[in-house]
Amino acid sequence: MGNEPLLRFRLDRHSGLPVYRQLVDQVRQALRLGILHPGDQLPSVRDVVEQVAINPNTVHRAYRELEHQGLVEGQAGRGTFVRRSLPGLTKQHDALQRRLTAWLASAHAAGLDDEAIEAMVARAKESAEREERS
Amino acid sequence: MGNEPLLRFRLDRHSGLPVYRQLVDQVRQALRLGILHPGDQLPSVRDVVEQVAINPNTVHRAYRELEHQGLVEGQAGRGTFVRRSLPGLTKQHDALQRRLTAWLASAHAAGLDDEAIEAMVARAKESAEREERS
DNA sequence: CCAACTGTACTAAACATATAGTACAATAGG
DNA sequence: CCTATTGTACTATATGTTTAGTACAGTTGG
Repeated sequence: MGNEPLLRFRLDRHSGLPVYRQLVDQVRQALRLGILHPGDQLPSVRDVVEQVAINPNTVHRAYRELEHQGLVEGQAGRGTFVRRSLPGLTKQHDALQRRLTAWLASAHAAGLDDEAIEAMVARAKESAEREERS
Repeated sequence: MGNEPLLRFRLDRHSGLPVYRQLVDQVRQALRLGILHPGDQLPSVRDVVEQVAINPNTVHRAYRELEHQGLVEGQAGRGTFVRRSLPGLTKQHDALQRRLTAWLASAHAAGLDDEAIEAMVARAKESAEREERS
């Protein structure tokens, strides 16, 4: 059946991050953001292969890693399903999400590119760390 | 001489990013943030080795990559020096930096951990992309 | 039962990354 | 000139990542 997948993977070939790691991260993010819930089915190994043009072994490695973390469970013949969720973002955090999105829009409007924004985020995190040590 | 280095590298062993890539990124960030300027000297290969306990070859690879990008120049017997800068953050962007730092503080106060914050940033970026395509 | 789907297992090879160890050449300071 | 510093070059090795290819076993729907 032409069932729409809950999750679409996107690879960044320039990020330097291993592919299997990008897949793991994106599933964890989907759990955080409430896109995936316990019982939901992940895209099949072969679907992912078609979608992002990588080797089945790499997808399997990512799913195996997620299984090892207790987040999903693979069932031969059926698919891979979410087992538990992660401390997620509730409606209480909607305001935060909106503020951040607004900030990003301002940054783009100011002509900052992705790397410049990354630099700002990194600096902000450092400031936060310094704050915590006092 | 006990000269303080302009730049201190910090490695994240769990990030999945190759070490040499982390070094490259941090130098580029320092250029963006105005921490490094043309003519400035990078920490010597052997200094970095002592600081973060990695192999000299790895440091050299990072510096070679930066040289290939035209950002620095290695001079045998003297050191490695910044050649040009990158489109940086001027005082016009101070307001943006402050807003972001404030946002991060709010997020921490709301009990969000690093991964949850990463998820929020990722979602915000996706929203921004969707916006651009209209 | 059969066909089509699922996850899983395995070997082999290629490539990327990081290490260890040694050595050499250029520069600066005494 | 001598010495300590710098970047650079090279081989070899280990580990991690990805690919190719083949095969098998469980599940579902007709």
